[in-house]
Amino acid sequence: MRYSIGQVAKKLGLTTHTIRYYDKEGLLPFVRKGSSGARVFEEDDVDWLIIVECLKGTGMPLKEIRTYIQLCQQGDTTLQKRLEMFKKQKEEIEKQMRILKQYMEKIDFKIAYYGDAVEHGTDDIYIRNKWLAKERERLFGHK
Amino acid sequence: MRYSIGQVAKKLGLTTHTIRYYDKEGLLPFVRKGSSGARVFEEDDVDWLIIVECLKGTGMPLKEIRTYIQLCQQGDTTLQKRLEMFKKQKEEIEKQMRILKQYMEKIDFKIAYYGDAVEHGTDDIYIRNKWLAKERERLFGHK
DNA sequence: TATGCACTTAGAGCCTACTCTAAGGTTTTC
DNA sequence: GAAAACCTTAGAGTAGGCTCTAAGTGCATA
Repeated sequence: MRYSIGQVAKKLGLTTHTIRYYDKEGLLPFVRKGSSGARVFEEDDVDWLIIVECLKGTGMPLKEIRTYIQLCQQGDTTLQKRLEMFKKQKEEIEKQMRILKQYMEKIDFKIAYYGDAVEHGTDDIYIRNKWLAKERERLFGHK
Repeated sequence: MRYSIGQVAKKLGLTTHTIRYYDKEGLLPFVRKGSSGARVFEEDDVDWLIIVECLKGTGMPLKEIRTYIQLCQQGDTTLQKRLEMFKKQKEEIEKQMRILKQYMEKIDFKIAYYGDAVEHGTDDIYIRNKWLAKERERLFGHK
């Protein structure tokens, strides 16, 4: 199956502008062009774009993604490096998950706080002190 | 306990430039200034900056964070709105966690793939086909 | 008293990642 | 054959979030 840039854009939720921008930045060196000059995406190219999205979505800058492609193009001697790169990225995701969990705790606390405040129609000093005490408990252990 | 901008920056892993930038953008309207004009951060102000980091870190633009501050300054009538805002942000975090998990699956797959390739010293067409079959299995169910 | 460090402001500059425009080519459909 | 719906390029513009510089103030220690 082959796709035009517009079809790929729709499939992945990107704009054609963005995909061309990626190409210009050297992120799509495998994509061939048809007789009229239009890009022709093979299944493999779409898979590759999905990996690009995955790396980008976990915080890797486009420059570094390009470095990975260059490793791919250098053949089997860079296999180990590529493996290391993905292992590093896995750690990156784990770190992000840990951070998100910490943020979630804070947000949950705020939700509980505002839930109480809404119920009382105010978050004046008495309500605030009550919740400050709860936060101290949470941070320093119970009692 | 009171802190200077430099102490807060160190404590939160930001630069003084960034903190002043946040102030300029209206994100720190509570921070007072001492007789010499230097910002004086109370414990509360530090807590507030931590919430700013939390909202920013879960994808809220600085502009929207400022909107939240403005709600805070408008008093008890905006409590419900503030509660909604945090609930929305909780959903945002949940969404991000789901996306991260999906990315993790892809990365794990790549790690397994490159592990195999490194072991064989190559990722030629035979190795690739073997892994393509595994991916099909993974995507479309077993067998 | 002078050296050094932390603070101040205003404002310019920078980086990433788009995002869009202009001007034009090709393909398909009526 | 002409209009619609694609595609192309080069290059300018934008948004968000810093990041840094210049020029200066104030406090503290040798």
